This record gives sequence, C-alpha cells and structure tokens, in this order.
Amino acid sequence: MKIKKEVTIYDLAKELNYSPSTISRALNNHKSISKKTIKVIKEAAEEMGYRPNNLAAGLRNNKSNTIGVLISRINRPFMASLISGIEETARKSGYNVLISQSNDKYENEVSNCNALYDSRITGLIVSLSMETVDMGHFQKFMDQGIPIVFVDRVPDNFNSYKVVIDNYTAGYSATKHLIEQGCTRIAHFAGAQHRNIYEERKKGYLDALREYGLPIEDNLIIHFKTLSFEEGDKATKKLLKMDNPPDGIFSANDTAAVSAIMCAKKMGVDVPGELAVIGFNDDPIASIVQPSLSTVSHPASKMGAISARRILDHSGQNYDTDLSEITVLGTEIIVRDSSLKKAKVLEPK
Amino acid sequence: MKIKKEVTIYDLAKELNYSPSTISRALNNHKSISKKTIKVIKEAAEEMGYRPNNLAAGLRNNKSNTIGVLISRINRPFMASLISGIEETARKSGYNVLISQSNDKYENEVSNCNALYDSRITGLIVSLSMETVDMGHFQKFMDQGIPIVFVDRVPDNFNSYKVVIDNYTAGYSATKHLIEQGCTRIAHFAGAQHRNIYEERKKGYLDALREYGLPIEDNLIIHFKTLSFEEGDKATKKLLKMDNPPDGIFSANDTAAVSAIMCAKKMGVDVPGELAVIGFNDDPIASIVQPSLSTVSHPASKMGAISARRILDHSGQNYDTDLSEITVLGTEIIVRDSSLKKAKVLEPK
DNA sequence: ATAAGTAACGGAATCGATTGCGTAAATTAA
DNA sequence: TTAATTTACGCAATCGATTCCGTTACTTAT
Repeated sequence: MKIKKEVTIYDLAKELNYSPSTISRALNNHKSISKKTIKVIKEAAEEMGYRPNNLAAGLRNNKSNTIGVLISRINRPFMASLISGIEETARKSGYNVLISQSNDKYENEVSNCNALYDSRITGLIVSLSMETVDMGHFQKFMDQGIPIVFVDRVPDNFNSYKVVIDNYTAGYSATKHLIEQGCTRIAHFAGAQHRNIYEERKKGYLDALREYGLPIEDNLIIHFKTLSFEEGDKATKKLLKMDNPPDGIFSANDTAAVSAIMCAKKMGVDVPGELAVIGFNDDPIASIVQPSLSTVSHPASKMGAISARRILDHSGQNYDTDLSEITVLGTEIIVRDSSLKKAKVLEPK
Repeated sequence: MKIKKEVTIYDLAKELNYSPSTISRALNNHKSISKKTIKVIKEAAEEMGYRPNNLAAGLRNNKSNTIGVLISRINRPFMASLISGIEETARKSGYNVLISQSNDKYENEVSNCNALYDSRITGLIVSLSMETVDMGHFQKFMDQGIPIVFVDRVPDNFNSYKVVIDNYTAGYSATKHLIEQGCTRIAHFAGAQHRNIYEERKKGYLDALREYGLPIEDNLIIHFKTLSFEEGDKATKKLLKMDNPPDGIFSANDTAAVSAIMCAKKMGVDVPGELAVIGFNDDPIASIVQPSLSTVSHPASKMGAISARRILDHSGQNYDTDLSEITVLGTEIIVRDSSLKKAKVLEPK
C-alpha cells in the first residue's frame, strides 16, 4: 500500500497563502498573529490532518518534551505505581514518558542512561540499580543542565533533586509497633546496605531497640540479597529453628514478610501469637495473606507525580550542583492482623 | 552554572579534518570508510564525549527508533509484565519505549494516540481501553505504514497485527476443570462483553457447560463492570445467599476470584469443599491467598516480547490492510488449592 | 498632518545527522 | 602502460519547525 504524504506547515502555508513562519506562530498562539488568522489556520490544520513533528521541533529547540525514567524493574507494584504517577503528571503537561529498566545491573543502567540522553530528554527520573556505586554516567545530564530526580533509591554522594520517604522513621516506627505489641526479640530482614533505603530502615530498627533497652542480637539481623520469597522462606526457617527464636520480624519488604508468615504457619508457629510480622511497601499481597500483613505504606504514585513535577517546574532554572533539593514524604504504618497481639487501642477523638 | 556545548559530528569533523559525511558514515560503520578511519573517528568521538542526537537523525530519517505503548493502566501485574517484555526486547535492538495509559477512557486513548504519533514512533503497541469502540484514531498510523500491534484486548473490526491468548479455550478449560472436580452449578464472573477477552472467556465457559450437559443459569452469570475486589465481594455474597448457591466459580480475573474466596471464608463456606474457585491471570495474590487460587496463567512478558518483535521485524514491509496477522499464545491452567476437591490425579509418565 | 508606534506578517538561517551524487587517488586488469 | 575499477572520501541538499530580524500597512498621539 502507498504511504500518504504527511502534512507539514509548508503544506498549510501553500494552501492558505501564508508563510511557514505565520503557520508556526499561529499554531503556537503567538501574540503577533491575529485571532482571525489563528482560527483560520487551526481549522485548516485540523481539516487537512496536520500533526506536528516533535522531532523537528525538538531538534530546533534542543529538547523533546519527554521525561526519561530509569528504574530497576517495571513489574513490581511499587515501581508500576511510581511510573503511573509520573505518566499521569507528565501527560497533563503534554510530556511523553520514556521508560527503561536496568534489571538491577549497573551495566544496563549506564547504557540505558546513554540511550535516554541521546533522545534529548527534558529530565531524568532515576531509581538506582542495586549494583550502582559510581555516578559518572549521570554527569552529562548535569553538564547540559538537564534535571535529574532520584527517587526512592537515591545516592548520597551526588547532588540533585531527590524524592524519598523517611525510611529511618518508618523503620523506627515499624519496630516500635512490634515492641508495643509485646515483642522483645525482634528479627530484621535487611536489604543491601549500600542502598540508602535499606540502610536507613535498619538504622531505625536498631534505634528503636536501643530506645526500649532491648538487646541487639546480630544473629537476628539477616542480610538479604534481593528480599525474595525464597530468601525469606529460608531465613524464617533458620530463625524459627533457633533455640531461642524471635517473637517478631520487621522485614524491609512485603515479599519476604509474606514468605515469613507462610513459612511460620507451615511450621506450626502462630502469627502473630508466637511471631508478629510487619513488612514494608503495602503491596497487594499484604492484604491478601492470612493473617493479613501489617506494613508500611509508601505513597508510590505520589512520589512519581512529585518527581515529574520537579522536572516540569525546573525548566530554565539554574542548576546548583552544590546542593540537593530533597522532598521527604511521610509513610504510614498499616496495622493488620500479622502484628496485632494486643487488641487495638482506640485513638482518642 | 554554564552549560557545556554539546559535541556534534561537525565538531568531530573539524577536529579530525574530515567532512561531516565521513564522520557520520564512520559512526554507522558504513562500508565505504576504511577500518582505520572508523577506528580513529570512533575513538575521538568517545574521547570528546560525542553522543548522537536522536532527534536530528530521526527527523532526517522520519523515524525515531521508538516503540509507543498505549495501555489502560500500568500498575496491574499483567500490564507491568507486558511492558517489561516490550522494553527488554526493544532495548536489545536499540529502541526506546514510550508509554502512556488511558485509564480505560476513550478520550485519553485518542489524545495519547496523537501524542505518540507526533513523536513519530516506529510502531505502536495497544491494549484497548474498556470504552473504545471507534478505531478512527488509529487510521493515521496505517496511512503512514506505521505498524500497530494490538495485544490482549484487541478489536475485531480492524486489520493489523494482533497478539492474544486463546481466551475461549482457556475459559473452556477452566470451566471443564471445575466440572471434573465435581462442580455442577458453576457461576461465572464475566467482564465487559464488548471486549473480546471477556466475551471469549464466557463463551468457553458456556460451551463447557453445554458439553457436559449442565444447565446454563442466567442468575449464575454475573456481569462485572471492572472485576474489582469490591464488585467480587458483593457478587459472591449475593450468590452464596441464594437458595441454591453455586458450588463453583470461574472468575474472569484473579482479583474478583480472590475476593470470592475471602468472602466465602468469612461466610463460613468451605473453599473448595463447598465452593471451588478458579481465576484468570495468575497474579501474585493468587499464590498468596489461602486456599491458594487456581487460575489461568497468561504469558504476559512473552506477549510483550512478541509484540515488540513484530514491530522490529516489520520495518519496510508492505502493510496489507486487508488482513490481520494474529499470534495466539497458549495458556496454562494452574491448579492450586481453591479448586482441588479431588486428589490430583497423577499424570502417566 | 506628520512622527511615532503597533499590529500582522514574511525571509531566511538554524538545529544535527543522513545520503545521493561526484571525484581524486589507489589498485587491478588487460 | 593504459584503461577500468575500486577505495575513500567531500559537497550540498534535506528532514520540519522555530525564531531573529526585518517590512508594510495601519493607528494613534501631538
């Protein structure tokens, strides 16, 4: 089949006896074009099926009205919601969203980073891969004044926009909650400690224990590689077989927490009676598992929306590489059955 | 801070005393450039921090090495996996992925469609919104020879590439499975019937009943609007309060199926003893709910990969608008506890 | 009535990479 | 040795939209 010729502003110009400059200005509502002319041109454009060519405009303006997103994996509830929030906000302002996943490999992060740069994105939103230590691949964005927003998994040795939750307080509160439920030997499923989020959750856990005068036992702190279901199952089995098993677990994610609940049940250990469990993220599985999983809820979609807004609002601003602008969002402890040893205390009105 | 000047092929040309043509050809491994020159130019490019400008190349070639994705919502397990598969395949071939979500609104689908078109995407992958009936907004892609791949939720009045699962057979098999487990009054949670996937799942359900001589009872077929948890809960309650309640449910998705299980448990109805349940999709919640949910597994990521490949392989081909090329993928019945009334029969080796 | 101002538009360069066509030099064939 | 290729490049147009400078025809102020 034959391909129809695309309609350009030159075609419109010829058809309407105007210059391409006027067509362009009219389509962009430039003030030096009369209302009447704008109306005529826009109607003709509509009728002739004109569609702007973003590549041409982008080349001329050296930007593409596109936000690049660089994350580890799309098919995780948190990440999917994050992207969803980014996409919604971006689209409202007429921006497109380019996505890429690193699968937690540094190498992929670097090459995806370059691919996004080559597309001349307006800004970049990043959640670091597990492996990433060096930040060199982000420098070219800074050099060009292209804003970078790190979200959730952020670096601490690189200045830029950052959107995070207060992982320390969340970890502290989750642990405190278990303590208030009567737990005295609380284990922690910790994530890779070079990623800020896991490090801070652990710090919160440790400080809560200290504050309540509970001993810190190294063999109750399990360092996970990926916080997967399998890892969680194995760790739980090991913990529950100890001579003096823990009576609570604070897991740095829900997947491992759910595996702990299911493993405990299989081993005949009562949750929360003998083992209280609290997770992190509020994934869908948290409300489905039985007993339902207490957890820390993450405003994922909102984080995405804020990150996108950072980029949209940045336009033309000067980039101060000497400081970071950090947005910290609150979290919420969602108390469900897996941690509820005592009856819920009614809040005063 | 000052913005560094970007390095272009003209800068390389000046620096190395070659013409821009030679630089361009060298970077693209054109055969008329000597190996030695290519090596020299590429090394200089690397050293000077040259990065190609996709906008410029795209404008010249009238394409952007970008695949557009238009779906209803990103934060659904199936969709997230689909995109993940698309992204992986696309990136391996050096393509970027632009995403947009319609939130199941026809209006959004149309405007996102235009936005993607304006970015001169190489191809479009679409899963239709719930509302979409008219297909006019896709015509401009056909006119330009830009391939469209409909995936999962596909139209039947529009010729193009299509990637689907055999929803009819899956619905048939799921229902048959319940029958073989001894169910005689099987309810169906049906989705919106103007979307092919739900229509076919229902057809499969109906035919299985017919084949086994079971009566079709209209009051056992519940038509859902969104197959949400709440809808499922309500429907289940209604069903179980009937004088002659069903002994099995085939739900067109897992969310509603899980809600049925939880609702039944709350009402003291044994699953699968008094009510066997099977869902669709194999979402993560399916293996977490107790009893674990039998379901139909969807090769989501693979569907994404195949869709992307369709577009990558299409390049330059002639578009025959008189036929559809349909790829049908198999599904698998995953038998878990929610449907297992009888002991599992061992397969012959 | 004349200078000054403004409204409405056109010309042409520009963004960066690609590529058809042309050409000089080097190599091979005869 | 000369003609015929082949190798290795350069020139300049091109893609479509934007925008800096004009320019012309009107208004408005004085």
